Amino acid sequence: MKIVTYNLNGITARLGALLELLEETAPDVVCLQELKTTDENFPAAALEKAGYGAIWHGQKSWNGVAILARGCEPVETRRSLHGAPADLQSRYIEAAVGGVIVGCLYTPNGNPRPGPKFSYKLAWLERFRGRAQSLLMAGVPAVLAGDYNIIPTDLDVYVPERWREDALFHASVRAAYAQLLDDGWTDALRNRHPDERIYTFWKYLRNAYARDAGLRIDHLLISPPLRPRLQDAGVDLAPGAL
DNA sequence: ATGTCAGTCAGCGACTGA
Repeated sequence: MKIVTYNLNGITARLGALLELLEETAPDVVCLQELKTTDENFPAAALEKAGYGAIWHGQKSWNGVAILARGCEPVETRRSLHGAPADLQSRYIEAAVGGVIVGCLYTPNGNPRPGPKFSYKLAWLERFRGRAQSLLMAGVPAVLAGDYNIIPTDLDVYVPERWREDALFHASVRAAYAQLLDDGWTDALRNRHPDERIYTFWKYLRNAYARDAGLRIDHLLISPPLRPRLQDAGVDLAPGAL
């Protein structure tokens, strides 16, 4: 089973790239973040035509998450994290697909730090950990895939010194990530590639992509029952590059 | 600090979030 996570920064602007990715790599499951569109405007018909069933939780202008499944409909199990009814930001959706629970997440960026946005990020991560622990307790095969907005270690950023105070790399968010691993989750990419510099995101600025000045902030965490089934993990550098 | 996108809308170019 091939599971992909993709922050597409606007599904309207990136639909062509997404369809290309589906066509070229034929993933079984796709977790999407930053749809930046309302539920009504989600391009379900185009995805169905490409052979994918979908569930989604949109939001006007910002955020928004979706799960696609090749040749079937994802069976929704959650469309938000519990514990904060006033939180209207669309950042978590979860479904059963082919016997695996798939959680698709978009952790708040948290900048500027300190401030209310950073506090929200920490609180959100606590609620997320609660859901993650429930899945571990249930003993089910599960993957939590998405844009964590967390740089886990120095190996995951081109110049660690420059990012120490940033909301993506601050000690408290790194601790939150480490806690998930302590709980029993496995970082799929690091499990397969323990020592390589592998990035998932590059700023648009100053030619960062060409200089490979990147960050590893998108992750797939798998539960213990899935671990023996993990074959490989990697980054598709660009749609069409494969 | 820098500088680049995708989105919005008293809307055609400024802003905001990332």
